[in-house]
Formats: sequence, C-alpha cells, structure tokens
Amino acid sequence: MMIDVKTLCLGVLSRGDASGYEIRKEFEEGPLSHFSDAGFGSIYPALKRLLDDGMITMLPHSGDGRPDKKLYRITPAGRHVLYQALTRAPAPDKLRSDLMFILSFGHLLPPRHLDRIINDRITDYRRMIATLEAQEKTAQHTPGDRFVEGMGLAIYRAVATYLEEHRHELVAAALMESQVAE
Amino acid sequence: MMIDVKTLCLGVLSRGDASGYEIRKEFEEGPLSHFSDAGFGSIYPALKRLLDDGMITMLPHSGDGRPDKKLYRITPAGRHVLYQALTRAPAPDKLRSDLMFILSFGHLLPPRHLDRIINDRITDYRRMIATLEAQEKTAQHTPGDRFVEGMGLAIYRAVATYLEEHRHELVAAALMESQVAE
DNA sequence: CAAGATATATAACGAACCAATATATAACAT
DNA sequence: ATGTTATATATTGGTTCGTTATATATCTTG
Repeated sequence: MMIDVKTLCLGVLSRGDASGYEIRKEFEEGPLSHFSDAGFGSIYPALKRLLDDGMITMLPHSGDGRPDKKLYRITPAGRHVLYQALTRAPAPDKLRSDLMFILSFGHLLPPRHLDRIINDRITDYRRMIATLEAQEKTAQHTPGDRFVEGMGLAIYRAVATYLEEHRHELVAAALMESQVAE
Repeated sequence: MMIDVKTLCLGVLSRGDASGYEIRKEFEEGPLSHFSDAGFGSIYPALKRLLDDGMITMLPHSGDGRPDKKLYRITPAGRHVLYQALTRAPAPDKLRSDLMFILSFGHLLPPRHLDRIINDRITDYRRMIATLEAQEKTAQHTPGDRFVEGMGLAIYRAVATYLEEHRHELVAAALMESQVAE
C-alpha cells in the first residue's frame, strides 16, 4: 500500500511550518515533486484529520490583513507517527505513462503524429533536465534531497536518451504499416 | 488527465478477445504492466459500462464445464473510440516512489535500516532486469511492445545503477547524524 | 486605479483502489 | 482415491483520491 496523503503532509511539515497551499507547492516544485504528488482536494481533508488526531496544531494567524491563511505545525505525536511510517517497508515503485501505453500501439498510428508526440516528450524531458541541472549548482538542501534529485535526473536522462535513440525504429514500423494499408 | 480504465481495457481487447481476469493479467505480466495498471475493482465496472455503451460485446460462453467465464470482444465503435484516445495528447508521465519519499529523510534514519532498504530495492530491480533480458530473446510481439519493454529496461537499469553508485553518500550522512545525536 | 496573477480554502462528485467473498476446476501430494 | 492447495473467475462495498468549480483577499503591474 502506498504512503497516504496524511503522511506526505507530515513529511513536509517536519521540515517547517506551512499552510495547505505551501504544502501543495512542495509537491509541485520541491524535491519531493519528482516522486510524490498530492492535490488540494487531498491535502485539506488530510490536514483536518491530522488536526483532529493531534498530529498537527494550527498556529494563531498573525492578525494583519489576511484572515484566512492557516499555518500548521507538526506535534511530537506527529513526528512519531511519521517516523513509524518512514521505517515501514516501502511499497514498490509505480510508473504511469500514457505515452508508453499509446506507443505500445505505435505501429498502428499515423507516422507523422507518432513522430510529433515523441519529439514533444523529448523536449519536455530535456527542459526538466536543464532545470534540475541549474538547481543542482545553487543552494542545496539536505543529503536526502540531493539524493532524490539525483535520482530524478538519472531517470529523466535515461528516458530522454532512450526516446532519442529508439524513436526511429517505431516510426519506421509505422511507415511500413501505413504503406501496407494502401 | 490520465487515460481511464475503460480505454486501457479497450487497448487490451484490441489485441484479442479476453475475460476480465485475462485483462488483469496483462497489467500484471505483459508488456503493458510496466507503465499501466488496473485492478479487478476497476476492470469489472469498466467492462460493464463498455458493454452498455456498445464498445464491446460478450461472447456466448462455450458450454463446457465452467459456466462463469465471460469473454469480451471489441466492436468497431470501440476501436474507433480507442483510436481517438490514442491520438489525443498524452498526459505527463507520473512516477510514484515511497522509497524516494523515505530517502528524502534518509539522513535522519538508522543507517542500518537505510542500507537494508536500499539493498533490497537494488535486488528487486536487478531481478526485474534479468527477467526482462531473458524475455527479450524469446518470442517478440509487436514493434510497439518491443519499444515499451526497451524503455522499461532502460529505466530499471538507470534506477539500479544510481542506487548502487550513490547509496554510500546517503548512508554516510546518516552515520554522521547518528553520531552527532550521541 | 483597474486588471490580472497569486495565495488561500472548501465542497461535492466521480473515479479508482483495496479487501473480503464466492465458486468451480485443475493439479498435486499423500 | 481423496483431501488440499492453486488457479481462474466475478462481484461488491467501503475508503481514499483526484478533479473541478467556487469564493476571496492580496500582490503586482501597466
């Protein structure tokens, strides 16, 4: 079973107080974003339950202007529960790729379209790689963060390289199919 | 938005008639298993709706022994819907890894435990790689399947290699932390 | 100053996942 | 031959998740 959203939130809060919105940002941009995910619709209910269970507390919002921002802080009980979760056996990794599902029927698709979606994806990955490489040089976080970002980089490079080196095989097969069809 | 289970089922059925159970097996073992997933609890409701919508038909079960097995076949309408889905822009890839979440706190964990879970994961990946390499030589399927399996292999190798080459950095950081704590 | 972008929170619906259950046949060991 | 385990198959019910629409208040910028 995968780690649930409650635990993910505890993980973020163990690094410092944050609002629901800021937690969300961590999963969109931070080092955690590569291998974890959680949207608003999961985070807010999770925070509510964590609050009810005493795993986190809500800080009194500083009286100035904005009345709505709620800052959360992890409690000792919360840290304990987090630690327990971290020392449990991790579930297997999961890869989900619609592109790969599509490409498994690649030889049946229009060669032009095939070529385009593969190229687009290569561009996406190369862009992410460049961003990560730039970040690598600036302020680095914990050893754990460095490790995880390095893994992200390694995987993205492997994917981009594989797409570049093998796309012609698939496009060639699609071309042959489309000629047979005439 | 990710491709839904209905479309995944159509994809499997486009390769030949199958029962719900057999479809499930495809996502557990076949080439599709690396980048897609669907459990019984999703497949059976999906088949029911596909049936209602005329995307698939149920074959009359061969009268022998087992009365329960239901074989499904894709209809022309179903092929059309599948084709539409395949030519839509694919959603970004998604990686979920509890191990990476845990390791992002790696320097705070007991070094021994850290070493063990990383080693276990390397073993898992090496085993998967060996299995794939063995299959690679035997009967190969479509060009699309070869492409997708090749991608799986490339990623698994990248992950295993990264873990092997960088695990000592993380374990070293954990050792220092645990000594500081004394 | 107006307009858009950003930060923030929430509810509601539907999709999907997990666990429990039920049963029939095949295979295998004793 | 018989009891037991494994395999193939289908279903449902509860829980969790993700998506989307909605609502405001602040910040930024032209």
